[in-house]
Amino acid sequence: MTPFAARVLAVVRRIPPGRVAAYGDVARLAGRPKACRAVGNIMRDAQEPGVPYHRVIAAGGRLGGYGGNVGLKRALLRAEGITVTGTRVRDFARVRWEAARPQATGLRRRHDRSLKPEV
DNA sequence: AATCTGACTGTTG
DNA sequence: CCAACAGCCAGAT
Repeated sequence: MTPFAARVLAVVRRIPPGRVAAYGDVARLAGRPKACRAVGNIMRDAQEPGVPYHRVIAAGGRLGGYGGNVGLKRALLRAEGITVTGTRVRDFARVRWEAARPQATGLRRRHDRSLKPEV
């Protein structure tokens, strides 16, 4: 377990049920804004139990991968109330984890940095 | 130290 | 929407 990997897992663990985060989001929260690709590698190799890896998706609400079992990823997300159409998460902007956004009503201005989760 | 890999991303055509 | 590219980065060889 490398230091960066540990930070990444710590971030992923904080994603609440019913919410998702993009690889890039996780990278940013873990302190390496451009390490989205590295995050993917870590997700793939990680073995830690109790980590909601399925809540980490690709940019734009695309599903991304899941160790070759995207079907399971989709099922897990749906089980949390997230609607997945094909390989896309519907209303990505609303279920995207920008913690502390009180309720994802979509009525707030996007790109609000004051309510981001702590890093 | 050099290379290779890919659960990625953004741009371009 | 899709494919091709280029950029990027931690980790494994």
